[in-house]
Amino acid sequence: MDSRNQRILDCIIEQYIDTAEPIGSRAISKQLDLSLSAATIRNVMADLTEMGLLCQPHTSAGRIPTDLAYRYYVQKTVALLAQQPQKVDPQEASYTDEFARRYQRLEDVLQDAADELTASTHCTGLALGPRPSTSKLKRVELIGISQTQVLVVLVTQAGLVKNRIISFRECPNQEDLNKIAQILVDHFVGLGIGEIQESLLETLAAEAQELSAHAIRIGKKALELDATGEVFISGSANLCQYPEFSDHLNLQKVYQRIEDKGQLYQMMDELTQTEGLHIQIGDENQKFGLQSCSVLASTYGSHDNLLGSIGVIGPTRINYPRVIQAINRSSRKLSWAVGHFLSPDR
Amino acid sequence: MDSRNQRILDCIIEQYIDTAEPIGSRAISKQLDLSLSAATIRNVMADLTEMGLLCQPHTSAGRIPTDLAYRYYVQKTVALLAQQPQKVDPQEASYTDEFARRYQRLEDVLQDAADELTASTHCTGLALGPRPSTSKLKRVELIGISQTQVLVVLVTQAGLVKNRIISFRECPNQEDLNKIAQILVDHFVGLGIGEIQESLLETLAAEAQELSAHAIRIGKKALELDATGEVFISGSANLCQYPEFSDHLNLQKVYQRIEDKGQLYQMMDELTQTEGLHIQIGDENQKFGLQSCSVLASTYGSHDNLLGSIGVIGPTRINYPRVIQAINRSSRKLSWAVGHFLSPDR
DNA sequence: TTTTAGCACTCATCAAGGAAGAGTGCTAAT
DNA sequence: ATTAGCACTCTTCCTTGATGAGTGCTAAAA
Repeated sequence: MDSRNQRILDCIIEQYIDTAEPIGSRAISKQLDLSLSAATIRNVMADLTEMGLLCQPHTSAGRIPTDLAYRYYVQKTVALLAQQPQKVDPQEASYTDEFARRYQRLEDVLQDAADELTASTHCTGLALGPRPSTSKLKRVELIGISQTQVLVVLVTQAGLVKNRIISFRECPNQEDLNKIAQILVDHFVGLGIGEIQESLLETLAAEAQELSAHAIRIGKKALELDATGEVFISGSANLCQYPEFSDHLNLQKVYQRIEDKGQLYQMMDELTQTEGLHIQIGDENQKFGLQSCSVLASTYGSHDNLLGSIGVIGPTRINYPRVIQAINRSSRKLSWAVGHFLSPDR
Repeated sequence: MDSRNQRILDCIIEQYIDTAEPIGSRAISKQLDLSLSAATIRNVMADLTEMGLLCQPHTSAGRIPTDLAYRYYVQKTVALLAQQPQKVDPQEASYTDEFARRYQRLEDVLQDAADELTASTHCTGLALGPRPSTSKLKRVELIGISQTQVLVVLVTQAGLVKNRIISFRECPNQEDLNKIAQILVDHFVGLGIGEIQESLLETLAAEAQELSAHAIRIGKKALELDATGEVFISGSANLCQYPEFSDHLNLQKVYQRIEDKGQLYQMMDELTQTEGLHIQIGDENQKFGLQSCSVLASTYGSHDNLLGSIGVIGPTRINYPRVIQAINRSSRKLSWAVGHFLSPDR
């Protein structure tokens, strides 16, 4: 595909992203400063259609981009942005102040990240809490709160605090609980909770002779984790305004998917197995029932410790350049936050 | 208004709740076994319209109920249900089993309550966590997690666990933290956290001479609470399917309101200041931007300790009898749960 | 006095038709 | 390779007229 065709395709895509209306050859001919007649554009469009990059809602309508075209466009956009000198975020210097002023809890930071994504993309912003399985343990507390219940408080190095109540027929006294907690911390601090679980039983059994089998069971139960972490959503109401969701059944389907936090977490988790930006367009989301959407997601955390992910859900004609930049910016900021602000001992 | 008019009005309301279409005089005449002609019905309808109970979308359409009519209908329904012998929920005996099997945390119970409301009403179900201000303190733990940060864990008698990280320029050692926590528990256990805050400073200052002013500040900060509690939502996607929300701007507005958890909490909180069922219809929700909706809400908890609330949001032509019963059922179940299952020491 | 039948009237809905306009594909000329 | 021209296709919009649901009013019946 030569560069002229590319320019025409780009123009159609960008126009369509803007207007959501099929684009005709005359409009392109005028818009583009290639001084080509509409007829020539038509020939090119026919070629692009044959290549599966454009399609027509009906015979005498203009063209609209296919998922494939968006895929091409995204590739191009990403390449372009990578080339650009990565200008350091000028606000970065003020991060410390901002965070100190506004945030105490990781949860707030995440909700705010989602809100920021929403504000700058007019779509639905997502921010996922750290993956439970790879979160690194920092602190364990076991607190007996009744005859049969123990409150488990786990603090991870990213600053996430998880608590859960576990029940037993009979639970040890506080002293023993403290002992168990201490052993857990001594052995496992700094390790991923997923790893811990694998080797937990042996370690405990081998090294903690002083404890009863009962206590070991408690320790094991304390480190069981929810399969999914938390999901923070923002701006789901924005989806209503897009004409592609004017079909109510379609809209309802999308909302059903967004509402199921577990599924949403799983989707984002699968999407962001490796560092950096990941984009799924239209039909590529079939598995998650979001065929009419595009999902853009990226990770946050340091290179060797990918904590969680953030993302944006919108129509397939989402403004990719803008969203990609917004996500990258948020990802950097979040990574900074968990690296500097919320780190164990700053 | 005589009983014949009432029967006709009821019929129109129920029909309209079912179909969402304006109801004509002929339809009523057929439906109702009063063997009245359509003309008579028309006269009655004209009266009801004059009374502000019915209105017409346009001159030659059937009638639809006004908010006022729903208000009348709700009053009647509530009275009727109150008369009925309150049959004890036959499932109540199996609550213990169910809860033991499925729930550990109050959060799960609440989410499930919201889900149940959604399932039985096809609307949007809400369940609010206990009001922070009236939640009764059961346990306080202060855990130093870095040079400058203290993790506060509050356990309330309803089984809710709250944690927050607070920062200081310099924080005391763990021993002192334990001491502070102990003092807090000794003085305030069983009291509402709202009350505590009022008398906190004096009590601490007066009784805890041994502690430094710094420690007192920590104690005070530890018991600061978020203004709003948690909100659990279920089935918001259901709203898409109602023809009254086919206007996208309207739908978007509703979703915006539902998305703002803080505002939602405040609304429900205001609505459920007293025990029992509260219903707001249409325009009565203007303050919260939900003019096109009805909100039904009830409290849970015991008579002298109203913990939180649950509710349902739907269109004004929501199926009131069904929803009222569902809410009452869920309210009883939740109250049972926080009373029996999650109580301090069962 | 209440109820009903009858009738004129209003208005939404639907189908059919026609004009306008946007856009295409093809062909022949440049 | 590009372009102008032209026929053709569809959608969109407007009009028209028919249909039908529903009303309000009036006068007669109960």
